[in-house]
Amino acid sequence: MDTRRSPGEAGRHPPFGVAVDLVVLTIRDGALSVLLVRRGAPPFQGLLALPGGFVKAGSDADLDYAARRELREETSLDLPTATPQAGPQAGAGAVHLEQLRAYWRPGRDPRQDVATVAYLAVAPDPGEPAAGGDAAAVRWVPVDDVLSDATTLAFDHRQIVADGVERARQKLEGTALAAAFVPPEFTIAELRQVYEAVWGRPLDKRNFHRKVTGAQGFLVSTGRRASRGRGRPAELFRRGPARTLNPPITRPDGAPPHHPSA
Amino acid sequence: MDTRRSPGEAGRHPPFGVAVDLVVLTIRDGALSVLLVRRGAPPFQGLLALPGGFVKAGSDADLDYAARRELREETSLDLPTATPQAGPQAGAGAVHLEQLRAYWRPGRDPRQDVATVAYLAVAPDPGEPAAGGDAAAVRWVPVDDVLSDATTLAFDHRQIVADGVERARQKLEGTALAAAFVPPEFTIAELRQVYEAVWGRPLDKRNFHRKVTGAQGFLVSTGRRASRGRGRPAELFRRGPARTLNPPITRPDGAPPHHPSA
DNA sequence: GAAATAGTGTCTATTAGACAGTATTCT
DNA sequence: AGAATACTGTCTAATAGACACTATTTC
Repeated sequence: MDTRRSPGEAGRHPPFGVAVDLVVLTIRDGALSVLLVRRGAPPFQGLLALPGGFVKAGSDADLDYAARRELREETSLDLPTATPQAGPQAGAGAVHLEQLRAYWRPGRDPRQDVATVAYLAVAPDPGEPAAGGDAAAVRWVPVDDVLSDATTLAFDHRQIVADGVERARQKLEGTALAAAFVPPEFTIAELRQVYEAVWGRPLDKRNFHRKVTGAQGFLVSTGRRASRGRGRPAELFRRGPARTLNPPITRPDGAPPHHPSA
Repeated sequence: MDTRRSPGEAGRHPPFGVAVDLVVLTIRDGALSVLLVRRGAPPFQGLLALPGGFVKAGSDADLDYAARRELREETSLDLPTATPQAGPQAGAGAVHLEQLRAYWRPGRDPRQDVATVAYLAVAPDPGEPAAGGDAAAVRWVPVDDVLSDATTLAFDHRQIVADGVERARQKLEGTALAAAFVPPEFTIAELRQVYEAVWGRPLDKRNFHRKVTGAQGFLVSTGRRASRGRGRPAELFRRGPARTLNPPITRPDGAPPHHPSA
């Protein structure tokens, strides 16, 4: 993992703390939203921040493990997680979790230098999240409120959210990530609402239907139908084995409709 | 950057070392190659490894800065670096540098836990690299030799190389990354050789020409022509302002031709 | 029957891939 | 002239986007 090579160089380096921070995304009331926690201690006490915590060298098996642990401890989303390394069929209904990137800048914390490894998590709308272990108050906030500066976050967490949202937007095109936003069984309309919420623009129902059913291995029919609401019941699908979409679901070009910040 | 929130939690965490490792790619003799250094000290003494070193909390401005510093110190590629955040015109001839991801696993190093942040760098073929500061021996190795286990690397560096190559392969499609492999002025044939080397398969000259010249802002004609070799001199281009390719240069599907490991 | 939602079909302009010919330079 | 490389053009099958209709359920 490291590359020290000068004999005298080893062992004497300024210590860092290594943390993981989670950008947990879901769709609530049609809006792409991120899970935030209220900080109970300095620095940035009282501000909203991403859930996360320090990597435990003694007990964490790797960074992915630490992220999964924090996800479990700070949120109630301890569903089986499907990492990109997991098997092709493991994704149905599981929380998607993948590393975003690392962040560090000196002097961030007066007591210690802390490098943070950010993770992107995607989960179906869980209703109201029950506040877990040391998370005093967790809440879902629409990402537009965060990115438009209507909500102030601690540290560089606004940038991290922006990076996570951008990653999600890109991966909707070429991967089956959208299936992580919906329950194990879902309709094509629900899947389309995911794309519309994440991309921030409406999609044509008919072309969308053609594309997602045409993408090899993306959807698997259950034969059953959804019995909710009025209108003709929609067919229920499960996520298929494909991790990449071929052909991809292309994003319409042009800027998304601008939301005026309140 | 971090997210500690329990009052008693701050300040008492097992120390980490934070390193940056570089996956420096270029094309030599038509083969996508990675820059490696021979380790002069344990662990893995004598093995090949990625260039890199520890982040210096006192002097490095951020992780990108640390990566740039290591690139300068351990290789002779201290050209002006163009990070993804740099201006649209800054890319011509500069070394491309972007973060790949972070790696950590406990017990990697007997003396200290070290988290590594890997970077992908792309540069034009520099001829023979002059060994810089503390790098005893640097050499270019075809990535096929690394990925096929013909060459053994220290730590998890083989996996990091694999991740870096995969990133490069993907970014050739939708971004102007290919221009970072060639000198500031280049011909379309040279650019095509980049795509062929990275993707490991031949491309049709005519369709390639149509695509790259059709991608808005990718290439800017210099009006001049290359006077090298025989045959009709090719037009010289510079890199244009576009960072993303629209439409993208799509990669032909199907597996690349398999190189039998020697 | 009316309303609401699901699902299928068609038309057309564009594009991607396969392929052949012309142009310009050096020897 | 011949070889080598650069460049331009054509044909066709597949695709994407725009758009309209039929099907099935609830009220």
